[in-house]
Amino acid sequence: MSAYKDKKVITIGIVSELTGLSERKIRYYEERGLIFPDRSKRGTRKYSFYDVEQLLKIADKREEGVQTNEIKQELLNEQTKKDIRDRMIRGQLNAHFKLPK
Amino acid sequence: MSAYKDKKVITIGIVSELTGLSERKIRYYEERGLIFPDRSKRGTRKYSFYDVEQLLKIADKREEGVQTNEIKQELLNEQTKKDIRDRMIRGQLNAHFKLPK
DNA sequence: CGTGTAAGGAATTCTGACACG
DNA sequence: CGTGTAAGGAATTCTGACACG
Repeated sequence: MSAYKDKKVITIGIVSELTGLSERKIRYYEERGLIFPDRSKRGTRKYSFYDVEQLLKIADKREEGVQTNEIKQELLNEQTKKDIRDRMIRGQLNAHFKLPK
Repeated sequence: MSAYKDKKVITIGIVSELTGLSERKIRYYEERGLIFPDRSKRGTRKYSFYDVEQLLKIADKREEGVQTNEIKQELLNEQTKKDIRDRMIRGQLNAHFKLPK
């Protein structure tokens, strides 16, 4: 929705400040496939506000003792639900407007 | 309006990429009072998406040959107009709801 | 006036590894 | 498994200055 939210422009140091998580943790969650920062030309990680929010969720789950593996699944499930919602809405629109092809 | 837009989280290197302006120019426009980045603990500049948009406007004006001095005035005028609009709206609301003191 | 550049230092980020458990 | 830390290098950012004009 918001263009700003998804733009990957925040460096890891600032993400660390925003989330209260150590850089080590942030890098580890990436290694485990929970978040997907972009890389600048010379390889420094760049995060979006969306990523920051995901990290906050992850931090909550971790505090509850949930393992990264399970958190990954939960995040994937959320995404799947959203994808399905999107597809249904698109289907409705297509049916309504009877787009050619 | 958008919380993301005004959060100062972008480092100068990324602002440079986003705007196409050299870091030198970006620092100079700050020196001239056209933009106001925050500073991290150890002094590195942090910009918001709003700042990035201001810089884009400034770049356009500069290409037209407008001096930083005049651009500063124009930006101040814009801000003044917005402030007045805000105050009028607030005045209307206050009159309407007759808030006590 | 506005911008480039070289200069030196300080802070940031990166990766791979060892540690503990 | 998840996270801390020391290690060394590479890239970033900062300031004040000189240059041109």
